[in-house]
Amino acid sequence: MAEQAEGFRRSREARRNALTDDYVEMIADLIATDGEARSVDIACRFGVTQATVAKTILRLKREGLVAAERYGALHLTDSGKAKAADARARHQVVVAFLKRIGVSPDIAERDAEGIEHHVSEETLAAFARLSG
Amino acid sequence: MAEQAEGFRRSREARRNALTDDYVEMIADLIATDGEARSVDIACRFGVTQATVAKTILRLKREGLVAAERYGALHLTDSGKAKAADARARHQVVVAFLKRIGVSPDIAERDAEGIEHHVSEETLAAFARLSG
DNA sequence: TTGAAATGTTAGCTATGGCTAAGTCGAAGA
DNA sequence: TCTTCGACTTAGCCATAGCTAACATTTCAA
Repeated sequence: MAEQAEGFRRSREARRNALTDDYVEMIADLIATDGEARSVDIACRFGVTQATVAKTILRLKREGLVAAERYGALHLTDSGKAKAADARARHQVVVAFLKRIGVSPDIAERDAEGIEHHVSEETLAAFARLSG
Repeated sequence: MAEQAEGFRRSREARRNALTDDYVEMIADLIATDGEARSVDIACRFGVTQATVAKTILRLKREGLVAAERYGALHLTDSGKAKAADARARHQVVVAFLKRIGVSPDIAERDAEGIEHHVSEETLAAFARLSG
């Protein structure tokens, strides 16, 4: 049953990475729309406190995805940008696919938020192929 | 942006419940195939230590999903059984759908493991409808 | 029947991700 | 200029989910 354990290991891994992906995606989005990413906006959009955001940002800095000076706006490093772009692409493929099979736009958006972190390349390719 | 925060809140909730669903599903599966569910088998199949399983089982007992005597096999309460049945049904719908759109069986199985916890009723219905 | 192996439990460590409360900084208005 | 208010940080709490190590119990075979 080592292969089954491997499947669950992957699933746990995906769960761990989901928040990281959400953060870099959010930061990229804020920079694109507002010109800069501030902790307070991230906290507001995620529905958590600024303290929680601060703690997570510390981890992302440690992992080399985010850079910022004290009290300054947040920036993505190159690897952070790459991760954000990848996350965004996956997200859009999943949303497009769900809409294509008849899921209503808001539900598609919401479900994609969870699903995008768990689709393999193969499944993502199938989604992309079938949405046009 | 309260609605966006709500989406993320749901996603966090799903992440929290994913492990619970995995456990009850696994316990039901072990009972169905082996006649009983033992911690050691759960640990092996999930690829974690027995100590980790013990701790999670404590939580599931607290939540009224699992029952067991000390050193005895694990049982599901009625609500545990209901949860397991629901999880299993979702799982099968997702797997069938993924296979249907051309994803290979083992990848379908693996991706479903992550995806099943994040599909809304609406999306699940679309999956079911499209797999025949 | 008894002792070793398998299984289960417990204690205690780490890291994460929530929270509140309190303190620090910076920018904008009186 | 100075003060105040919004934004950021830090400390410290809780629960979860992993781990190892040590201990308890059960089971099975010699």
